[in-house]
Amino acid sequence: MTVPIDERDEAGDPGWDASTNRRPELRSLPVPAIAHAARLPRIPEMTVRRLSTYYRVLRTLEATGDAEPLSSDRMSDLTGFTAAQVRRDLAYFGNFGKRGVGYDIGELQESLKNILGINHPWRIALVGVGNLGTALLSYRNFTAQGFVIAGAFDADTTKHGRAYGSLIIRPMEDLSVAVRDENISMAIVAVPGNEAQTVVDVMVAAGIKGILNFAPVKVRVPAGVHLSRVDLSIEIEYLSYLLTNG
Amino acid sequence: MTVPIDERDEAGDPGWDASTNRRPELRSLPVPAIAHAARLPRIPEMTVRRLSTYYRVLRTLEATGDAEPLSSDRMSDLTGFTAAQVRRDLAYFGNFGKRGVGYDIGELQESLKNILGINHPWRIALVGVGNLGTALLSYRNFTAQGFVIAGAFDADTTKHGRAYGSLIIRPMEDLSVAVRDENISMAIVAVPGNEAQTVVDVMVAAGIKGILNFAPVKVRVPAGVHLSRVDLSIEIEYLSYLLTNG
DNA sequence: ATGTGTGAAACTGTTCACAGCA
DNA sequence: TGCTGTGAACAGTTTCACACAT
Repeated sequence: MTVPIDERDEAGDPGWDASTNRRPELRSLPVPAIAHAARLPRIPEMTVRRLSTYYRVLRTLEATGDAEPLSSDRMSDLTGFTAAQVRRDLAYFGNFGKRGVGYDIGELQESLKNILGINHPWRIALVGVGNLGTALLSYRNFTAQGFVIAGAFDADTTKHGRAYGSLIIRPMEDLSVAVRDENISMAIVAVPGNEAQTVVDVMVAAGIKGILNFAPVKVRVPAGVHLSRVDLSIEIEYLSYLLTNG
Repeated sequence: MTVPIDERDEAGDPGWDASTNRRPELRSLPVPAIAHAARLPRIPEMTVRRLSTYYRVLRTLEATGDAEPLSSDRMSDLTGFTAAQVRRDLAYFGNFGKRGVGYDIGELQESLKNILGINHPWRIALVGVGNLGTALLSYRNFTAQGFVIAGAFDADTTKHGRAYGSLIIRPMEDLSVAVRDENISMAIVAVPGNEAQTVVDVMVAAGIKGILNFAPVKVRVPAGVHLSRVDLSIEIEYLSYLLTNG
């Protein structure tokens, strides 16, 4: 049987990508429902991923009170992407720049925030409070960007009730109710590979629509549920390949 | 100034970052110097990343004593990549399959091991023993695939001497000597963004040729040094985008 | 004079479909 | 017959280069 697309979601999957990205089986996305653009082109996945980087650079620039305006050339220097790429990426979503001038840092930042959907906090459930899960609980960059781990769950009964900061580890059985009552819409899978599919099934049943999977296995989700994957082994093995066949 | 490639290495970068990307600014790679192939095509980065997945699937199949031989269709089911992709990916490196039959699990596994350069253990230096770094110290999948964290370093003097398993956290000043004397050839950056470039510079000076960067910033390395990046913020913001513009 | 936005070209990766070998 | 390996078609992404707005 030939599977034309993988099980990431109804579209394609990176894995890294990573990726990993790529990394990805590159695939385009439906046009976003944002105010700016009455455009209808399909947005390349890599464009969206680069948007995150642009946004972070803008935040840094604003924090350092750096010079306005920002040209695509300057952004190229700051990100390593080409200036043409910067302009093309942004132009997918609207005409944010002024010809002969550049982009307004504050304005562009605001636009990217809306495009990326990070103009409001996201509440996240974390499942699997092992080594990696614990690290994620205190990962500062999540909170800095408006992502809040609002619940921590684990199948291991000996961990239940244990507190990390203001979070208390709860049994898996509580996930569904928590999602409903605590406005949780994303989830992170940080369990061993052999438990990942089971955990994902529970998440999907609970109504989670976006899942970030750290387990080194492919998991299946129904259409309409989005799945991203971070696979550390792929990253390090890719380095191994580069070093071996340099 | 227009930068045609980013600062990942002399070729391109995912970033998956991920890679995004990976994920990536897709770019091809020089052909690997492996025994099998007298081929000379450029190998797509995503092909190499998929190789890791194939390899893991093969390990699992062998462990469960699963049926020989393995067809590209079966591999497609197990990985989510298309059968054509599987065949094309493997064919870059040699003729591993038998027509009308499929691939020998043990043989293919061995070949992939050689291609990926994981036929021998890699010794890795970890810099930054914070939350993420600590989690990586006990990340089982690294050791399972033959990657050994052989040294842990941190700039924080209060952490020096602390032990994690058999590892003792050492000051940054010891990195260079450790790399030379302890056969370390890869390094992981798990420090905050503002320290990342400094740490990378030290690694490069010490002779490290492959770096996995978890800090959410672009860092520069000279040509000949390979750099991969895992950016959790990009991953989760990509999910946010998908959920917002579904 | 400067830097954006964008057609068009170039490039890279994926899919199709089938010849050919076991 | 079954399944690989691959040329050729296709699709998606990046780069070029320049018209146009400021």
